[in-house]
Amino acid sequence: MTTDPSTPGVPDDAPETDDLPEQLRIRREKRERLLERGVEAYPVGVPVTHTIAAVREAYGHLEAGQETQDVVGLAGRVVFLRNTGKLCFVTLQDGEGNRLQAMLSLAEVGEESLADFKSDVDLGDHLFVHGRVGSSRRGELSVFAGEWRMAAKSLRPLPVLHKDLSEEARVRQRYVDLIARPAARDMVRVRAGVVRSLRENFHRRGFLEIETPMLQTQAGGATARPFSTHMNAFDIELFLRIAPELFLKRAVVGGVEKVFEINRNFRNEGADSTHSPEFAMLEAYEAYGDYDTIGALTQDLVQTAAQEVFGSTTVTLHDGSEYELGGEWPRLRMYESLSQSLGEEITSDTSVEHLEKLADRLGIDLGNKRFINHGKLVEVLWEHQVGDHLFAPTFVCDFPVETSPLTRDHRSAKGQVEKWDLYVRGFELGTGYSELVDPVIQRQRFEAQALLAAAGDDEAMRIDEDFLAAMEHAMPPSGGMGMGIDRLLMALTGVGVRETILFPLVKPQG
RNA sequence: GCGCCAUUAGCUCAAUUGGCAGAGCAGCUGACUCUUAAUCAGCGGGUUCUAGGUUCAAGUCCUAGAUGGCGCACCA
Repeated sequence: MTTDPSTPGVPDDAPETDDLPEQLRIRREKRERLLERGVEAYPVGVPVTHTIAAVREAYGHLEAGQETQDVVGLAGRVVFLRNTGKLCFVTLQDGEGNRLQAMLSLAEVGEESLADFKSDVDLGDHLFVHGRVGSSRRGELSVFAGEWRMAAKSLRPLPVLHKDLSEEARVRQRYVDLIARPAARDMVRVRAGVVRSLRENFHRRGFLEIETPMLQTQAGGATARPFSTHMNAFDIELFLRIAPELFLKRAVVGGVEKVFEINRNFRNEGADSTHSPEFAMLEAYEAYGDYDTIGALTQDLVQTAAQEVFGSTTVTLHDGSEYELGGEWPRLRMYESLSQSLGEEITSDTSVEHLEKLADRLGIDLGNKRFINHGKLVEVLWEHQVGDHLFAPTFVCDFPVETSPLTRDHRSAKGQVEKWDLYVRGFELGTGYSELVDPVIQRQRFEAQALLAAAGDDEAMRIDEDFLAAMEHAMPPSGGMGMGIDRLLMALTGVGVRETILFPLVKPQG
């Protein structure tokens, strides 16, 4: 991209078209020509009788050279154009990528209309054709057009359709990417299918979908830096939410006992191939469940989505490899697997000093990790020793208490909490808890976080009095889970996060 | 945030040691009634990301910046 993407090479106030790149100027002139002939470049509508897909479905069986007397009107975007003297071929494409050829012969459309077609129709235009359905001598299903009309004139050239757009162009001009690249079109539909599958699965299970605040006076429910903004009417600072958790729990307290939300979270942190500053998140809470029931639910959500969208729990990734999502996903206990890999017993009593020594021996750089404590050290060691090598879907269970302020203490393991992280293809896809519902312990956890915050940890949680008040009205024992929608798409398809998000945030140019 | 690499026509990309900035597709003109990445003949199209600098001469070398990709760090 060498030019302004909003209007490449075109100053907004350009009064003349003389300075435009040649191809833009010529298309504007073609539009003018249409108007001068009294033809609309952007008519209010065209008399479509069939979709491209419907014609393909109904007439796909025609043999080469076979013609019918069935007349159709259809429209699509021009993706191929072959003007051969007195017989012109044009291929139209619909939004799903279905294509159909139209043939315009001198004999059927007449000399003037054919000449206009050749001079005024470009690749990228939306075109309407009306005529009989048949198959060309070469066996290509076609509309033998008696009439054509401009449906919408494109003022910019289409990119080369035989080569993929550069990664940057794909993201900055997704609308072009969608026209040009089948995988881009597929992703939109796969994502819609996955989200629909998740919702329907929840609905079948009697969960209610609710929407909780995006603008919050205090961003809680996760450890992350929030975006902040200002509300003029109250003259207060507000934060974009980093998680819906604390509001969903308020809903459970109030009796919305099986509840979920699929919505956006915002985190003011780095952006890379697995992180986007705004990302779609699923969270669900189930009263009288725990981290085991919610884990089983999560496994079913993912497997059912794969089954419903791809017809199998064995998914084919972007690079052509296959990934197995079926079966029971193994559970790996964090302290156990870490101990096993280190060849020595690590427990919640293992000292910070000893853990630091182990990290040092393994060559792990702790220099940039601030506010280090037992829990963070165990997690860092575990990721290095175990997590980085996980590939098959795995529930990693029973985390240190320090790093999980909203999770209840383990029913049997001291110093641990009932939490799992779901690892798929080596990245964290989701997390689940037996929720902490004891308001007194919850207050203590917040106070510990507040100490970290006071020490300068800007990701630490703050004490949320309104949330605590809600918890003091008693929340039933519950299981809860969260899963990144974008990451679920990554897991199912193998593409990067920017490809799963239709319009990801991109830095402005210049 | 740090490091490495990239940025050239509408799109995708070349350009040797610092020596006239090119190709394919797209576009324009013409030919062609069965093409399908049509073919044939001819012709246009450039702020080589930006701003400085070195040099007789810079797409190429130097400095700074912008955007992108990858790796590391942080994070989900």
